[in-house]
Amino acid sequence: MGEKSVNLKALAAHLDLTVSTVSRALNDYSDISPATRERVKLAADQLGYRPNQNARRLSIGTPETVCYLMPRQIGPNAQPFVAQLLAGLGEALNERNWDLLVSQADASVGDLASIERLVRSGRIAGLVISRPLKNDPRVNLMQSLGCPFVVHGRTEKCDDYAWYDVDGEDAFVTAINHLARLGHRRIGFIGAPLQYQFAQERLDGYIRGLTHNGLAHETELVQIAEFTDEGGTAAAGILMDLLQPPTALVCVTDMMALGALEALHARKLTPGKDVSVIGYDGLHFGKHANPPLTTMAQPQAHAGRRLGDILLSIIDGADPTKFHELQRAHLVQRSTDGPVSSNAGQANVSEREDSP
Amino acid sequence: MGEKSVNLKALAAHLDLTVSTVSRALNDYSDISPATRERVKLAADQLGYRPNQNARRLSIGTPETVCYLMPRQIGPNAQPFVAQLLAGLGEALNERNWDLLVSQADASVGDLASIERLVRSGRIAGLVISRPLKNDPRVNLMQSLGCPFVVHGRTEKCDDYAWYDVDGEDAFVTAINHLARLGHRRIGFIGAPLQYQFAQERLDGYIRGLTHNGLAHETELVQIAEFTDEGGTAAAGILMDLLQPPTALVCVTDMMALGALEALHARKLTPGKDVSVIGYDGLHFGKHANPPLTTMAQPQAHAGRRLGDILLSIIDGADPTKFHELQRAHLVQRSTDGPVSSNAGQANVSEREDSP
DNA sequence: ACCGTATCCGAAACCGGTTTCGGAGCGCAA
DNA sequence: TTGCGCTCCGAAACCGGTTTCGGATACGGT
Repeated sequence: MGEKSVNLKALAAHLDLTVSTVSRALNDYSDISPATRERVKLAADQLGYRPNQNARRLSIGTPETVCYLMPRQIGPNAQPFVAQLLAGLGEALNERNWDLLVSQADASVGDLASIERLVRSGRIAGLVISRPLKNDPRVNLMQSLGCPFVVHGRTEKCDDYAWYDVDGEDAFVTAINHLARLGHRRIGFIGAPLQYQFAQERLDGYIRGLTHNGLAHETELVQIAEFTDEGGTAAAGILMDLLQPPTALVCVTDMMALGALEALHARKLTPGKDVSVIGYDGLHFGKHANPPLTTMAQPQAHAGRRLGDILLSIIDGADPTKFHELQRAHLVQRSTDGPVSSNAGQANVSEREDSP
Repeated sequence: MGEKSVNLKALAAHLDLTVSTVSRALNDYSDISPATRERVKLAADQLGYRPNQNARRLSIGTPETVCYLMPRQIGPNAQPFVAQLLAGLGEALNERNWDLLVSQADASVGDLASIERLVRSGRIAGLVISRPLKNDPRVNLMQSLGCPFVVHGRTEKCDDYAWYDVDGEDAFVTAINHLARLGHRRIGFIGAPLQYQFAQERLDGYIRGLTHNGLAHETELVQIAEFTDEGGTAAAGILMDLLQPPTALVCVTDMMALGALEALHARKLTPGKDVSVIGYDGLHFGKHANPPLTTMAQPQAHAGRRLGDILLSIIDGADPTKFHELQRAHLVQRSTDGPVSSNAGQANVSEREDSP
């Protein structure tokens, strides 16, 4: 309890040496005799000496800390993968005994201002940015500050900084191909606001997938909403109430897809039979949806780990533009995809006719 | 870019003052004339001066940082609420410009050793511990280290430290009462390893609920497994394959409950009709389960915020034993609870007779 | 005996802030 | 004019480490 934690001075006094000698002994300087080096290390162990990191880092000149910027929207539909990502990041940092700071931009100050304060205050050596906008001012800021950073995702122009991403465009092409093979020719797109780059990418993939399969791109089949389950329900509702409703829906997130399933249930349509639905994310939870959700799964496991490794490399002086890692998502077939139903486009109409 | 970030010395030189004067001016010391105080602050603003936090904290003597210890098990079934909790914690800390560190005990070193290193190295002023064991060595360690901490959850003996928890025992009494009112008399319990205090509490609540309703506590109706969906499936399988299977299941987590639903589906039993299922957590996801999961919901939203406030109070010198916050969970009725079915206990037997 | 060269350690500056202490300059009363 | 007190700022120590520089000792060779 009462014992002040032993610092270098105390340790030196205990050993009848000076602090400089002790410090160099602990740091394996060559100009310290092996004998005293061992003596110092032994005493340090026994007394439980732990260098004060604030002092150390001040002296060293690096904070030995990186920061993860939490995505804003943490509503009731929390981001399940934040925990996994942090775990991976922490793993990479632990190997160097670096620290992981998490920060959400202080709402009262504004994103940019609080980032600027963070790096200018010398607390962090690098930053991880999540879910960037199409043209994200945060990356510009980081570049002008000259502070190492890596982006989880991409912006529109992404040549001149490091990022790790999953190819959403490719994933949606794959999804559309799959649906086209099943006979679908009217496929609805449930998207998120296009200011998010990931939303734009996936829409691009949707369109490319359509043309690749010789299908027309009708703007009425594209619905944008907030990426929550409620947003998905609303968007799917609009699509299914069209005069010629789609026979399949692709959604930019699993959460939206789950919401879409609700909209189908409300219209007495069976997902995977009357209407196919494909989500995106590969959330573990989708397995328990009603029915189990077919989705484009991204390899979440290593994202955090890779982001950490990349960021550390850049801090070590590597060229950021060398790090452009694009992973591929793969189709996880569960139960919401199926061949186009014979009475396609009529199912809901007939159903709705007998209901009062 | 190239500009070294302005430090106190540079600012002082720019103003033709000494660093001590500038420092005191910025910190509103009374022995600085209002005139120079304003002059200093203005210049600081214009030059974008940000005090180096490492230096500041070394001098101040406090790291102005608290740490959240991530729960170990971050498998594919990630902890969805970690993000929410961190958001709340961060909010509380932001108001003071304190930092939030997250750390997962380094596996290679061991939980206790890495905690000990963390606090002895002067990096943190306080710690948040999650999901404690019945007798958790981490709280003992923190106590002997004399480092402020708060526990999210409780241990068996929890008088002499601060905690924030949801009353799991009460919640399970409530759940059993609800099921008893619906006519259930054989209720199975799907639990987690009893080394976790939360698992023990909820089992206690289960038992107390049974006796309170005049029901017998049969040990064969209690199944312990890992708290994953697979664990829930396995446990539910064992219970439903008993000679006299239960007509209702209570599960210590929503994830296990979801797994239990799978086991029911595999036996052609309809949750909420043939067998009732009640989970615990109130995960948003449960709404989209098949069928929507009835659950005991805990007020997750404020947990992080409260934990942060409590921890800061203790760091400020408040008596930790004053902080024992017990929240209540409430029943969220969705579709997996219902009256006991007339052919209770027979449904699966008959079903299984016609298969193969 | 003398010089040169390693080997090993102590002295001191430094990182960038905070805080205590003392003293210069001023006004005012005796 | 001397003395007292008040306002305002500079000098310097300190937080706890790291790192450069120089010097003392021992050792080898001639």
